[in-house]
Formats: sequence, C-alpha cells, structure tokens
Amino acid sequence: MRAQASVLHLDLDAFFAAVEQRDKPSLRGKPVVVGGVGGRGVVATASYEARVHGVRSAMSTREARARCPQAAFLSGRFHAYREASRVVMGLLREASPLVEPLSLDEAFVDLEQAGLPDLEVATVTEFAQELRRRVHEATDGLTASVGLGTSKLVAKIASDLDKPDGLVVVAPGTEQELLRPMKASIIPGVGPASAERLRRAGIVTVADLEQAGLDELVRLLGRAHGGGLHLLSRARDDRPVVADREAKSVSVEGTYDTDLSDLRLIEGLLTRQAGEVAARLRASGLSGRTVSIKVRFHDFTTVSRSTTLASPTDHAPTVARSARSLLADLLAGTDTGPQVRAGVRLLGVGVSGLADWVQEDLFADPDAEEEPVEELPEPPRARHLGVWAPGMDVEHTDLGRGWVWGAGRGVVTVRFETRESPAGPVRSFRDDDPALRPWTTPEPEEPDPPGVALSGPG
DNA sequence: TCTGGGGTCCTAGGACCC
DNA sequence: TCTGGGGTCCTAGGACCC
Repeated sequence: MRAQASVLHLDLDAFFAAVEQRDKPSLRGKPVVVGGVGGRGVVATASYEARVHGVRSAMSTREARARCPQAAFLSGRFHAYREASRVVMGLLREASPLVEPLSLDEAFVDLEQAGLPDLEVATVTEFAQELRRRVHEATDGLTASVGLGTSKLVAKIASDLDKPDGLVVVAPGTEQELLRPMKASIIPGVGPASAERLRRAGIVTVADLEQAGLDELVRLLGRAHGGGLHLLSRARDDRPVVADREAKSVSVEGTYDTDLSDLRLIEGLLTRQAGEVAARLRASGLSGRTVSIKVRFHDFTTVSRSTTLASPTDHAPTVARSARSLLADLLAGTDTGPQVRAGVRLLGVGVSGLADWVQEDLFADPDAEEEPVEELPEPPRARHLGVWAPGMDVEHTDLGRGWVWGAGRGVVTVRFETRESPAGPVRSFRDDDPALRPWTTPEPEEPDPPGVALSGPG
C-alpha cells in the first residue's frame, strides 16, 4: 500500500437503470429494472426506487416482478451503456493516463500519474469532486460514487460506503480501523462459498481474518486465496493499477426460455454461436487455440468440454466444427448423453488461449470449409420476444422517436419521448406497422476495450 | 417455470519431458 | 531398470466479479 490516498475507484450508480431514466423522462424517479425479461431472466441493475422494494441484482426477474410489479422492466440497450461508459472512461483518461476499467461502469485511476501538485487528502478530495462533477456534466446527469485510498482494496470499499453520488476518502493510516469491524465478505473475492467456510471456522469479521493465521486461511481457502486474504485483511495491498489488460477469452452463451432437446436445433445454435464468437475475435484482431462449449441441463448442472487446436483460429467454420465435435463427445458420454437428450437450458461457445495474430493453417483450404448452415428452427426465446424488446429505441414515421413500453399479442406499445423531451404520450400499434421501426445510434468508431466485460453493475 | 451473460483466476489431476 | 522430482500443457470444474 502507498503512503498517500492516491488510488481512486469510481463506480457509476445503478448504471444501466440510470441511463434508462436519463433517456426516458417518464421513468425518472420511478422504479426501473434492467435485465432479462424472459421467463428465465435475472436482474442486471435495479434503480434505487426499485431497491426500496427489495429488488436486487442477480435476483430472478420473476421475483422482482412479484416484489415490485409497478416497475418498468427493460431488457437493456447496450449501445447506450457502451456510449456512456466510453464518455466516462475518456474523462478519467484525461484526468490520469493510468486508468484500469473493471467493467462498463467501474474503473481504478492512479493519481500518482495525474500530475497533481501533491497527494494530500485535501488535494485528492478536491480532485475527486471535480471528476464527479465532470462525469455528471458529460453524461447528462449520471452520478458516480468515488472512493480514495492507499490501495485498490481500500479505494474500492470506500466507493461503496456512501452510494449513491458519494465520495469517501480513507485517510492514510486509518485503513485497519475502518476494515476491522466489517464483515469478511466486504473484501472483494470473498463470496458466499468462502464466507460460509470462514463462518464455520468462526471467522466473521475482517478482525477475525486478521487474527487467523496464514496457515489456517490457506487450509480453509487454498494457497492463493488464503494467502491473498491474509494480506488484504491487514490492508496490505500492493496491486498496481494496470491499464490495457489483454482479453483472455471470448464467449457467447444463451439461456432459452424452454429446454432444448432437438439435436438438430442444438447443433444449429452452437454453429450460430461459433460464428458470433469468430466474428468478435476478428473484430478485435484476435484468434485463439482452445475452443470450449458449455451446456447446462434442465437440472442446472453445467458441464464444459474443450479442445485445443494446433494453431490459433478466428475462422467460424473451424470454431463451429470443434464445438459440434465437443457436443458429439457429450452425446457419447454415458452420463451426459442422456442429459443432453433430456433437454438443455443453456448453450455456450468460447475461445481462449488468445493470440493477437492468426496462424495460417497450411493444411486447410478455408473456402472449402464453408459448410452450408441449414435453416434453423427459431429458438423459443426469439419467438417469445420478437423484435420489440421492452425499452428499445424506436422511431415512428409521423410521431418521431420513442421507446417500446411493451409488446405482445400482435401489438406494440410505444412511449414517445427522448432524453431532451418532456415525458411523452403512449400509443399502440400493430407489431407489423411499417411506420414503426427500430432506432439505433451509430456505434462508436472505437472497438470495445479488450478485457472489459459487457456486464451489469453488481 | 427459481437461478443471465461476459468475463477472470484458481485448483487438481494426468500426460509428458527432462 | 527403478524411483523420484519439477516444470509445462491440457482439461474440467468451481468461485467470484459486475
């Protein structure tokens, strides 16, 4: 850890929901839930108005609807989240060249590189307030919570202490008195499984962790985790802020509203996912040697299979062929074969072992490998949702821009309003009305920074 | 009709090599 | 030939994060 509070952690408040409230005036001050809206969806982010009713991230959308039926349930507009994130990360990089994004809504900033006259508490506090003000201004009203401390651990914990729209600076030397009374699970990396193991050993607080010996923590949690916790519980954390972390894997997965048991459909979906993974690899200038599939059965047990190729690939037919071959292995398995046939709820394809170059495969003729992809039956999820996902931006020939309030039974309901407008009127249309079409913002020219997950704030 | 999607890191065992 | 140790690569699964 450092002598001064020069590590800054910034976390945008209820990020996805806040972007929705910004862009949909009628939802400001109201409960908003962003996440999967299908039968098996979960909450990615709940607005603070929805949290009052007990809605939490990772809760099933079904339960969230039960707790807060009056909330707006939206399926998410990642182009808008990416754009807001791009603006914020740009501001942070103006403030310091050393910025480490953790996700779309979170980043560490190293203030040792920020060119401040000094790193006294008063100076970094003023700097952080100015940064928060700029974020609010540049994003048309999003708020950020910021923590400052002598390490990543302390900065991250601090940013959570006064949410939303808060700033907490932990003065150097006061870290341990701050952490000691807190639950062990305040330390990032201590999740439900570790917390339960610790609890059974009588370890509940950070102070308890500190009392426990290194050997006991290693015995309970393993070498790496136990050793790390031994240090972190004493607020000893020298992890540097690292910009430009390289992506290590690329994957696509999907959970379907009803279990899939049609093997032709499963193969077709894997093939499609392989194509998406390959396209994303190519878009990032990456290729990888290890192809994996993931299959979740009706009882939620999950298996993965992987195979490593002789050279890296970003070629869709190669990834697809490997994925289908791994599926065939599962079908041949005495345990997994019957499970696949009984129905799968999730399918996924991933590529890891990434390199930023592609080895030409001297033995393959790429043109000859383009296997015809047969027409796929529509997966159940697509039929259920259709093109009109709740929350999506639309434009009507006569009425202008708005967003999908709801859709079903051949009818789409749209609220006509935008970020700059007052709350607008609601109209319903036939879902094949030619006057109504999706409205998309142009994607930013910059590709997604590698290593940054398109994930919801937790 | 409980339980997303995109990631990271770690562990453990086996193969293989020196 | 036997025994053993260490390192690396690969695979499968699990915990965790947002």
